[in-house]
Amino acid sequence: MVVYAGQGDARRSMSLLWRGAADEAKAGVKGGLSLDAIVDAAIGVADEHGMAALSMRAVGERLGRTAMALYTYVPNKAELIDLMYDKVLGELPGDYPLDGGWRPALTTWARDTRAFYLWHPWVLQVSQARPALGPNEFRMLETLLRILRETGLDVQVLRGVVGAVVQFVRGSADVIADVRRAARDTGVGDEEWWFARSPVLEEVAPDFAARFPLATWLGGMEAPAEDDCTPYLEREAEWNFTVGLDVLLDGIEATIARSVG
Amino acid sequence: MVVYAGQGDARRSMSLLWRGAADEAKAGVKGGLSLDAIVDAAIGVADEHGMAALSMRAVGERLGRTAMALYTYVPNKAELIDLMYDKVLGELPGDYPLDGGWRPALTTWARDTRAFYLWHPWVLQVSQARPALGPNEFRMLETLLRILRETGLDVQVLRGVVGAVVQFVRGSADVIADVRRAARDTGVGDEEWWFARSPVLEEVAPDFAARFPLATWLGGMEAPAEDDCTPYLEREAEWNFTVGLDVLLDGIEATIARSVG
DNA sequence: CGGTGTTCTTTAGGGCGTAAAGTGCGGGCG
DNA sequence: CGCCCGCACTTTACGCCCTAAAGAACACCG
Repeated sequence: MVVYAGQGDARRSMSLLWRGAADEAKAGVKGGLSLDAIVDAAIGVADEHGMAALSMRAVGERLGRTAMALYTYVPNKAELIDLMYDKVLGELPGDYPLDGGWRPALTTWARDTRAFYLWHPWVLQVSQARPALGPNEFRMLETLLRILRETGLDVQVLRGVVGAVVQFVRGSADVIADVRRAARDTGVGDEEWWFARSPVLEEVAPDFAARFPLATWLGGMEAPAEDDCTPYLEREAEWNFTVGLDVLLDGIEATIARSVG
Repeated sequence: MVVYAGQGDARRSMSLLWRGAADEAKAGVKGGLSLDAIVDAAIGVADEHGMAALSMRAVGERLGRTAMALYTYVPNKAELIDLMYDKVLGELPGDYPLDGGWRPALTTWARDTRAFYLWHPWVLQVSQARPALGPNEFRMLETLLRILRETGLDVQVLRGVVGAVVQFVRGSADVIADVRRAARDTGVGDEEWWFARSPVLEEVAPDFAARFPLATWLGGMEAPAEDDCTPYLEREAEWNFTVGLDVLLDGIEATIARSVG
């Protein structure tokens, strides 16, 4: 489930996104509802039950109204998602100390951002193709650019680096979010799931090890389980994130070195 | 729209995925349909109209049947998607010459894989959390591992590198696929879309350049338009891919150098 | 006090996946 | 040969979804 934004009246969407705190004063006639309340309720639904459970009915119900009641304040569901998206992006930290140079700052930024995505996993399901162009989206970009500017890289190259970093963080979070979603939506844990399939795989593909020797090799050498409370896949993802981030940052350093030398 | 797999009877799913060419001989009583025909039709629908348009009704219609006719061959929609996924993965090349070492091979692999994703963009919408465990999925992994083994990296580190590479390629393709999807589904081209929003943004956020100086700076310095036939965003994405891939590969080289030295 | 505008509900229509029950045919067995 | 079982397929139906359109209830202004 991916949703695009910015279809309706451009002016209407944008003013909803950039509206100051002033506009919300005029409580409606019957008073109960407000745009903020709706967006908050929607965020609550998405946080608790996932994007798939975000329906106009569900949001309305959480506010003691019907689905149609929301349409007075919000043109349609896509627009509501844009508002949720931009509002929740406001939770991201906006400043990172650059005393130690770009590398530690970028590392912290990456960890923070990944943690944020895992806190609101539904954000990963909002399409990036047609960004909502809300204030917090730009704030997030600005924060990252303040760090990456320190690399002194050329603008063209910097654009590529920004893309690579953002993609890496988003992708890393997506893997974990996906696993958790699957576990919740299906009610089947990872280990359970694997233990049900692994024997069947051997049975149905007896020549597996011969056909896929390297995959077998990689699958066999599993990371040692130090901390047994976090599930296996998440530990693995954590490790992949750490290694991948280091590789990426090394790459950036190498790029800087080359552009200078 | 993301779909998980592997819920139903594990044995049934797996045997559908790993079934040899033998099983398909026995044409049914009324004969018309077959599992292969259904999977092909489904792939056709997804290729032509996107994952969102993939409904049991649509697949049935393409075969001149009703939606329910499919349920004789396929347990449910999720399972059908698994079969589509694994079948289409069969189109990926399986061998890359390693004469020049891992780097050129990996570069080609990355480009090929990204091209594949763009050829069947709906593949990007199949959840990775609960892999279908089909043969072609393993074949793809095996191909990548044959290349990356040449780096000589430790298994633990290699796992992280595999993750980073796969994520990067997938993410890069996803950005473009997303843009194209949005353009098709909404019927609004990128430039059209931007030209409708850009003036409104200035109007609704007059202090934009002051609040987000770096974003303004990055947005202003646009890549020179050499080739006018490919749309702007795709050219940009192409550039990001090239730069990002180089950065990533530099990072891998740095990691190798450190692990040796 | 009556009109007017806003909020919210009701109803309805077209989509989805799929459970359950009904139809009609080919092939195996008596 | 004839009957009937089982399979392929269709019909119907249920419960979700988004949202257009129209109706009801209320506050406020003139």
